[in-house]
Amino acid sequence: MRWEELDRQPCSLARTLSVLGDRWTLLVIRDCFMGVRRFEQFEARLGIARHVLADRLKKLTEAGVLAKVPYQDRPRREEYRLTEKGLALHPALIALLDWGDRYMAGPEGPPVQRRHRTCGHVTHGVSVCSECGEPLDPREMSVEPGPGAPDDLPLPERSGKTR
Amino acid sequence: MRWEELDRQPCSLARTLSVLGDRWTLLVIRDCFMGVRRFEQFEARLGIARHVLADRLKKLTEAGVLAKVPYQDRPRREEYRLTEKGLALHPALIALLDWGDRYMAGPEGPPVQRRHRTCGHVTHGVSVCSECGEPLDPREMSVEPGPGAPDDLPLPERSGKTR
DNA sequence: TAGATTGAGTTCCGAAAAGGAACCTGTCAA
DNA sequence: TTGACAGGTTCCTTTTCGGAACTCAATCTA
Repeated sequence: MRWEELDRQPCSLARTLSVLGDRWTLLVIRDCFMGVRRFEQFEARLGIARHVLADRLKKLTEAGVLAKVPYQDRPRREEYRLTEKGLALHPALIALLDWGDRYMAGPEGPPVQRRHRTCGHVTHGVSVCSECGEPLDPREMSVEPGPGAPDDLPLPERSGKTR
Repeated sequence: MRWEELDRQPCSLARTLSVLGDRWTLLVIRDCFMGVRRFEQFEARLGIARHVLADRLKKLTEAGVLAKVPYQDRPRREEYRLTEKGLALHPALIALLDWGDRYMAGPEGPPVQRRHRTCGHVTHGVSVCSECGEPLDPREMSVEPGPGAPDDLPLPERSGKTR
């Protein structure tokens, strides 16, 4: 499969990765959540090649994740801000971050922590069911065709007992 | 910055992406959660070049996300299974999937849905605070150095008012 | 018992993407 | 009129990917 076909796959993860699934994109979005908005700031913090950065920002803007907002005229300058669609990536970023905190940190612990201002505690995200509020366990979830399923949706047979 | 330096960055997201941050890896893991375990199954479902698949499976195994488990001798054959570290990616997968359901689905809706067997409802994940249980809002979280922070941790200044 | 099959890769080649450095374009300030 | 600043583009080299063919060991199958 070519990478450009990914956004037409009948899978929301594949479609998500057609936007976010490369080396740099999620790091750009991480920096957006940290308040970074300008080309030079992204470049300095990420150490990314300039043309790759320009390409990623363009694609994220086209995808509606970022928006270019002018912050001065003469010369016209624009900065990149998360849209509502971009802000909605927050749970996914937190989940990836929490995984890194748990499994990729050295013995000293994670380099950065997040505090929930609402309750004042250092926090990590817990993924709960939107309906009953219980934490979601992969073994307690089943996958089924949704409203937008094509006729030939390939749901794999499980080989042997479930995981 | 070179890609190989990413796992030494003082950022758990960067370290996570040093393992997961490329075109195919998260799709491989998605299939693992769907019960796929064998080389040929991955190849058939993903349409990935075989040597790229071999490389990704090797790296995921080295990273401790998958484990090679023999399922027969004579001839010896091995399959790939999620370890506990791999299973812990479930919340991140769900969060990315839910984002795709909301923002990348066509007008008919998402192609696949998940049902929470515990409560019987079609569900999506909600990310809540581990301490107070309230849903996490990016505006209510602040970032600060953690126990493993280096001395020169680059937390950006916010330019202008906070988002 | 020769030949096909299966599962899990490896090799090779041309195309696409990334890394790195230099260059370009308005505008203003010295 | 020279320099700085912000935000890119261009060019060239190195890596990685996509696709097809090949390998290899251990069975089935005729």
